Amino acid sequence: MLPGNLKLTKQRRVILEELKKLKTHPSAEELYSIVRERLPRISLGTVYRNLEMLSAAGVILKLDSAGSQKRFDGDTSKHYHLRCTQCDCVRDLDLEFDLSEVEEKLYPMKHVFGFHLEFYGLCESCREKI
Amino acid sequence: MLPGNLKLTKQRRVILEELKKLKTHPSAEELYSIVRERLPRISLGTVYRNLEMLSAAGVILKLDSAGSQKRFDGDTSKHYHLRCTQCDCVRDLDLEFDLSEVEEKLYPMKHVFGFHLEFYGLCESCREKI
DNA sequence: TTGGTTGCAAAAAGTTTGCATCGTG
DNA sequence: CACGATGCAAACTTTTTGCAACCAA
Repeated sequence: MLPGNLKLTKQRRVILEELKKLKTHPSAEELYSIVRERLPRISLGTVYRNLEMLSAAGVILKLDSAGSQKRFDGDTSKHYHLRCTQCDCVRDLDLEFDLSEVEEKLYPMKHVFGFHLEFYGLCESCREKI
Repeated sequence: MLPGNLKLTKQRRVILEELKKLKTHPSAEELYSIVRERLPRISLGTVYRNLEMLSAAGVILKLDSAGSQKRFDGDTSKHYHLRCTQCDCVRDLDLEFDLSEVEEKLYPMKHVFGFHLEFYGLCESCREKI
């Protein structure tokens, strides 16, 4: 079910369920306020601990992108992100890039494991407001 | 000299000079302790304010990754960065990529302004320690 | 002279941690 | 029943801000 010694507590299950429902790549605080509707007694620390453990285990994605807060993504499949320079939200960006050229130059260097690519611009709702 | 309404105070000048000397992409705290050797009475707030203003004006670069400390680069020419997964330092990465393919797909989308690319792996001193 | 800048200190924002208790496997 | 997980609160790290005095242009 879950990797390692991770137990499936009801807090962990709800955190995972709600994160996977969302397409908004929420911060820990945002997810906390959503999860609290189902588990009013859950603590913010539990949300932080779970997001950290689940991303370390590869079950979810931690977005190490610009901005003041860490964000998390329940979708671990390969896709790109757009960070809105107006409202600071992060949304999926539907683009198909062939980055194999980048990866080919990376492989010979054993000390480089990978890369983060993030696009920036305006999200859909901020575009509509202008 | 400096863009906009930015005045060249001695604090600002020393911050810029020391940042441009360094190839280590220091955090505000690190640069603060370096600048303090020349200006013992400078405050940390001044360093933060200047780094923020200078990067907003495009004079320096802000390397901003959620969760860890912001880092700054006095070199605004086009180059890539490697973030060390061991010690969290950031160093220049000497690589030549042709990312024009990425840029060509970006131009038609008026709501996407650009992208950040950051590599991760082990820095030189962490490689030696293993 | 005047509007941007500084030092100081307090506060904000985001995240981590210690500990007693709880509950999953 | 053992050991991982939780709730709570306090602590911690990094960054921002209010304000009176200061100084570059």
